[in-house]
Amino acid sequence: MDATLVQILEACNLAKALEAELATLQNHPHYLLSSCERVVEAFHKAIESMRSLYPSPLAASAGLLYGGGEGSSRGGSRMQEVNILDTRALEGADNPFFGRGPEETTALGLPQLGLEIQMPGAMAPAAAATAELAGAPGYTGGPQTEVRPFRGRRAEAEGPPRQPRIPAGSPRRVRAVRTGNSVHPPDDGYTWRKYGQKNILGSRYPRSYFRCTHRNFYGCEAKKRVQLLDDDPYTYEVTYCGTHTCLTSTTPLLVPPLPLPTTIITTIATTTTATGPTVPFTSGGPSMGNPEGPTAASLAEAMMITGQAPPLSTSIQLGSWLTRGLEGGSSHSGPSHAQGGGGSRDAEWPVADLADAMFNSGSSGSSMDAIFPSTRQDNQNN
DNA sequence: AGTATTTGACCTGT
DNA sequence: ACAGGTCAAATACT
Repeated sequence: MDATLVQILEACNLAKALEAELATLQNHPHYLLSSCERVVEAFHKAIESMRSLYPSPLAASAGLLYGGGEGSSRGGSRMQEVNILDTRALEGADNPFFGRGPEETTALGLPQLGLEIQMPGAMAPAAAATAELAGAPGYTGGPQTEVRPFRGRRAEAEGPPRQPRIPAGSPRRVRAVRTGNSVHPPDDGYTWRKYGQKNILGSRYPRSYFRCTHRNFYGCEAKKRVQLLDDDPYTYEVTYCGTHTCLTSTTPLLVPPLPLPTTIITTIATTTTATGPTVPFTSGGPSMGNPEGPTAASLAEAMMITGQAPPLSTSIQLGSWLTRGLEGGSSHSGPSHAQGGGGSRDAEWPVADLADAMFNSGSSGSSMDAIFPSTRQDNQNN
């Protein structure tokens, strides 16, 4: 473990150095790129080290929980329980990776300048990503290639007026991940349900629309849009709209609202090892179709890439010792920070969050209603 | 049976 | 009128 810590600290130092030089190097993209690559490589070594120490316990447990589901994009209800729980496991006052909005800084306090880090040996997932987003053949979760009769909605002359649209944020960038043949943005700790897809004028790739899975039960109006960039099929643009109001039924808000509106651009990440590309961390949303559980390696990868702690319970262990090494590093704003509202609950969150994860899973609407009828917001207008 | 995704229609802002 | 955003029936999947 000491070697791992040393490796992580080295990576952090590299990142700090890069941060310090950003202002002067912003006009030297090649140097910036190489610096970024050094940071990534250092973290990657740490990942490999952690992987050997933590042989992906979540992946194993996830396999049990998820019951396989290879290639399926469905069955997200059970997965999201894990995601919610694990997301909370990562936050807290001692977790340096929570505490700042992804739109403000990277994991190490680096300002997000739109840097795109290409991992060495990255395969070309553009086709798969495009196919997935577009629902083209090859998208494992997408049926419906044949022409079918009308499926849209008929005229709805009467009915409640729509809610006003939530303004979107400005574009931002984070890493994407590749799982097998599919490419998707990294998990942001929330569970999303896809509700639409549109071809956007002037864009090669369609834009997908997601809303919070808990919308129907907690009136959570958080939404996000996901779209591949035209000029870089390795990069996703993720735009967040609205605030998460879910996860508040039985305990205080554990996953604070995303600083919104926010747009994140996600770059496809591929790690390479002696055994070939490895599986990045899970995309939690059922729409993302990741049948595999997250790994300790992907945890660190996600941290360094997105600046957001991924929803992994391994962080229960990793969080404290990572923090020790990072003490004195980049600042974060404490309990009132955007992503770490649960700081005062450090001692009790595992049990409380387990319950909350169970009851907030949204896996069964009817049962949720029966259990917590009073907690359900009388929402939905439609 | 329950839930998620797909996708054409419809709504809304410009 | 147009483009983007949303709805909701049909469908797929577990």
